[in-house]
Amino acid sequence: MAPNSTDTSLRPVVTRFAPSPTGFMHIGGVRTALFAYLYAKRHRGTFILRIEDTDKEREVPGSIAHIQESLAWLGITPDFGPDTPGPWGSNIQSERLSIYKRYAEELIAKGLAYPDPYTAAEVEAFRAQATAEKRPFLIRNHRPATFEVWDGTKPLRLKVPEVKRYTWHDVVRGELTAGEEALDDVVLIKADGYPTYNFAHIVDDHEMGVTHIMRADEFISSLPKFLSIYDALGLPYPEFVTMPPILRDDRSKKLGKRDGAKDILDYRTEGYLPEAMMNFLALTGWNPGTEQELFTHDELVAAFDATKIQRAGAVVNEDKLLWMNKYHLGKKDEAFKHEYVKNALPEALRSLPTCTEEILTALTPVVLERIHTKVEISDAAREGEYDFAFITPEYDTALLQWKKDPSVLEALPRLKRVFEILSAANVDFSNAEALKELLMPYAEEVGKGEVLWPLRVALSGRAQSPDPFTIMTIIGGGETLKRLSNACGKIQGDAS
RNA sequence: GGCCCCAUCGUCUAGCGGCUAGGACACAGGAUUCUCAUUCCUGUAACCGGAGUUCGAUUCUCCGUGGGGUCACCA
Repeated sequence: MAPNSTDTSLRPVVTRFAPSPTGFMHIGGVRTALFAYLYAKRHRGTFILRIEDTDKEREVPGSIAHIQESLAWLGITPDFGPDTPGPWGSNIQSERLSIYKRYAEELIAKGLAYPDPYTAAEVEAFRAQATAEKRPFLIRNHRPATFEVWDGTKPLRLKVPEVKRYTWHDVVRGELTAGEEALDDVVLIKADGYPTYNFAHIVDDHEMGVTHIMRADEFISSLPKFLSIYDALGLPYPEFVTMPPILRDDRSKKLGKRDGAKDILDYRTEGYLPEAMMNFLALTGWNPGTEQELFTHDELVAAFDATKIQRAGAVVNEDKLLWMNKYHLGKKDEAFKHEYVKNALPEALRSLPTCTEEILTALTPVVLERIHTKVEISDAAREGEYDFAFITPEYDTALLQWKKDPSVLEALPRLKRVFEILSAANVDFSNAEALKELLMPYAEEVGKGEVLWPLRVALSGRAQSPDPFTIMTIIGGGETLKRLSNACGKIQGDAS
């Protein structure tokens, strides 16, 4: 452990997720939020959502609400956030400028911060020269001999307190280290008066009592700069928990918005359940140390161990996400499933007078058995897969012919017989088992395929469909007999 | 280019000196089944390379290779 590190094990855990409001959140950002949340909840601690809006150029209106909605959808509930200030005040950085200024002035008083005497063009010239000479650019090599008084119009820079090799501890990566090249006189307060990320996040994390910082591995190389700021301010280090990257499918680089990374809320639109998303995200870059793969929210909270976070980058396994969604869909109650299926059906089907709540209830399990997401329901519906439930089918009579039969005419007496059996019996058409008991003796006598194939096609109008008994429970007795009668009529019509 | 991080089946991963290298998704085959789907069973498939340490390396060390990140008045 680094010399300046404090033992945070006795303090209540406080974590935060600190996005900048520059648009939507993709799967990578959400996972960072999830891990910070799970860790806090696992230790009965506090989870803060802090908005880092110190770059007014990049800010996208509406982002804060969008971020909040994304987290709310997943069931990640911050204890403090943009709408719920803490004892430390606002959780929006643009509303905390006086606090950063106070810390900045403290550094100036210590002689550890100074206004940048150079114009942007001059700094750029230094940089260009360094690049041309193929050596790293360090502004600290151009540090003025004496510091001007800071009037707030120039960027305020840190005077690195001690140029040295830093070694620090990371919960995931263990001991990390970086040379002096990683240290520089970074900007603390920009010329526009806003603090930089480098400075603001350190001040805020301290003010808010943050004990563990979860963030992406792209920040590893900046850690020495951060540590030098902690040192300059005389602040203890928190625990660092570095997240592995989520990579593009081709592993060429980190997943980013430019590479078509989806808004997490797009998954909601496609019919993914938040339970499935959370479960899947948790297992991308983390494992419980057991072979359990299916988790509820509470199980994840109970199982989460930050030391099991992965070091290597991961690619999103979309197929597994689909599989998980099907699983979690199966766990939902009947009312939810009913609405889920109903909402996924195209308007063309939903507006039919036959699209009753009773039929939908009977159809729902049949649909859910065959799909992973809402979009698959819509696609299948457009292909006509569920038409049998609502519409008396139209089809070519040739489809009624069982593969072993020489002619479709063979099916005629069998369908008639089935019609007779169903008409004569006083069977409950909502009971698939009863229907099966009633018809199977005849089917087994003649041959299952010989009877069931034409029966099923007569009812569904399709070569592939649920079994005939299930279809009968969905469409009811009247419609069943009507379709059988139709089929018989068509065969006879074709024959004459 | 400097600095830093990473490396087990196609993908997500287990492994923390000795295992027939395990699980999941996907894929293939089979069973159930009139068809589709579900369910169940089985199978194909991985330790980046080279040295070193050791009786013994997927595991520890070093050197490569490959990939990624970072060098902003962005976060």
